[in-house]
Amino acid sequence: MGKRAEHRETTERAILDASLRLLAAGGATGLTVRGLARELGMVPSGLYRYATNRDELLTLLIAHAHGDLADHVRAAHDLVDAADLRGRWRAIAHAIRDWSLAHPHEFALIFGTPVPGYHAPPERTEEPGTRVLVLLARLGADTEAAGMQRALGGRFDAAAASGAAPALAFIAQTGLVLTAPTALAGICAWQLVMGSVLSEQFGYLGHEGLDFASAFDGVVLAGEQLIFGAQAS
Amino acid sequence: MGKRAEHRETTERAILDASLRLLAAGGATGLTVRGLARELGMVPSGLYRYATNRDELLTLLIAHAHGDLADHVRAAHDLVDAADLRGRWRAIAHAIRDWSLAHPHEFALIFGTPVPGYHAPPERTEEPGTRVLVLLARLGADTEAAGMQRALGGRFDAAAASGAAPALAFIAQTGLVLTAPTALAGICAWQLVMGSVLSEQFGYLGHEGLDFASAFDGVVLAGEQLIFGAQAS
DNA sequence: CAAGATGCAAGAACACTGTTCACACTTCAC
DNA sequence: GTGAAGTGTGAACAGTGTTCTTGCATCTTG
Repeated sequence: MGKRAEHRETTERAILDASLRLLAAGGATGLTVRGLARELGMVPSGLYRYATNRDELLTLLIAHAHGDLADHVRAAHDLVDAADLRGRWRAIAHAIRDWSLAHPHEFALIFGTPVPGYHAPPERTEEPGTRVLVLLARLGADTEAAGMQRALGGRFDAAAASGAAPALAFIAQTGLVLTAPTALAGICAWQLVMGSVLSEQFGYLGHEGLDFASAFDGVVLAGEQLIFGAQAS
Repeated sequence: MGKRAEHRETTERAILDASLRLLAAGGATGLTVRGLARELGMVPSGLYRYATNRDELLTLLIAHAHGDLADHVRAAHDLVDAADLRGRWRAIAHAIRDWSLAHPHEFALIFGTPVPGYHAPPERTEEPGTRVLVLLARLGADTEAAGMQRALGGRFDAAAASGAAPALAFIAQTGLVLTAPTALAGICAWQLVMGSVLSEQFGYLGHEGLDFASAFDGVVLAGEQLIFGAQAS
């Protein structure tokens, strides 16, 4: 490897590290081109050799955060016995919340207000962004294969048939087979967890409106019921 | 009323109107002190007679948006027969989504990433911000009074007992009586709806990952089951 | 009614921000 | 070795939030 390529690689790495530091320190608005340049001991304009935009610096962090979250959820999920379907769901849900607590600013970057007029290029964020959902889809497929799925009812199935159609088309690309009601039930469970984590992170209910740890246990159980149906507990 | 007080009132009104215009046009970042001053035909520093900060301008909009959302939900809710508990839930849920679609930027302002280092003063946002939740609490109380509540199970009740305690303390101030499991079930349903609306607004699932209108029907049904239990449909 | 106090807006200024450009200097490929 | 490409510098421009001082209209008080 040439001297130049090596140097570029190390500075790219340094840019990512310093960006993460600034993000952790002051959130998305704390990541300024000039501040990043200061951190790296170079002049602001120099950074434009590595990113055409400030937005591209954010894209870098968004892609990294997506991957980090997906890795974390995947690791927690894989610790559970594959046959323990409910346990897999619980692992996924808790992993999402745990990661958000450990990385609040990265979480806000992914799930907070999108920057107006700027859409992160899908080719760099879509694949890692959907890995958690693919994990959920696999859980749904396994649930159906085990004969465990329990639809919520006729009207729910009808809503799923048309509502989840685009999602099913996407899931089909990954080789998984599952029916629309299961897909929508999984999405509902995921949205419930996301709503809960967002409530906690962004303070929708006030920052002391709930005992979040305990309440989240209830949320996970509610999501569990949406996917698997009621359980004799 | 003196000439001065009158003038102040009209300019305050003009500031709110112009702020809403700028917000609708370019989101929160589109609301700049200088741009607002241009819109009002005055010099930027003049605005500091009416708001000590740019953040205070945002607080103005946040308070307004909270009130607007609560009014909208309340109006939709009150159209439904008070005895139709499930119908009241559906009205609330759909009103939240409808409002978010009609006012995406105000929605993002309320529920998007909080400005780091800045917390909107609770005395100006808390009361309107909780009006929707109070509406839900009333629905929960009526549900219990009708003997309709259906807990999800022993573990859920246990999570609710500790998790929803702060929420119950708040609800008690409004004179409503309801048990912890009902409160947590209502909060779960609300979080499910919020997760769904946030997914749609912020594109968590890609902006074409779902047929959102149909999928939301399923979400509302799922929330309905969390609050009221399964229904023979 | 006169006079002092208060509120309002203007204009200049300061410290920031993202971004562009022309210029040196180093490294690479031929 | 020589031309080409990549890399960092420094100055500059337009924009931002915010703070002053200064002049003027309005209100309140004697």
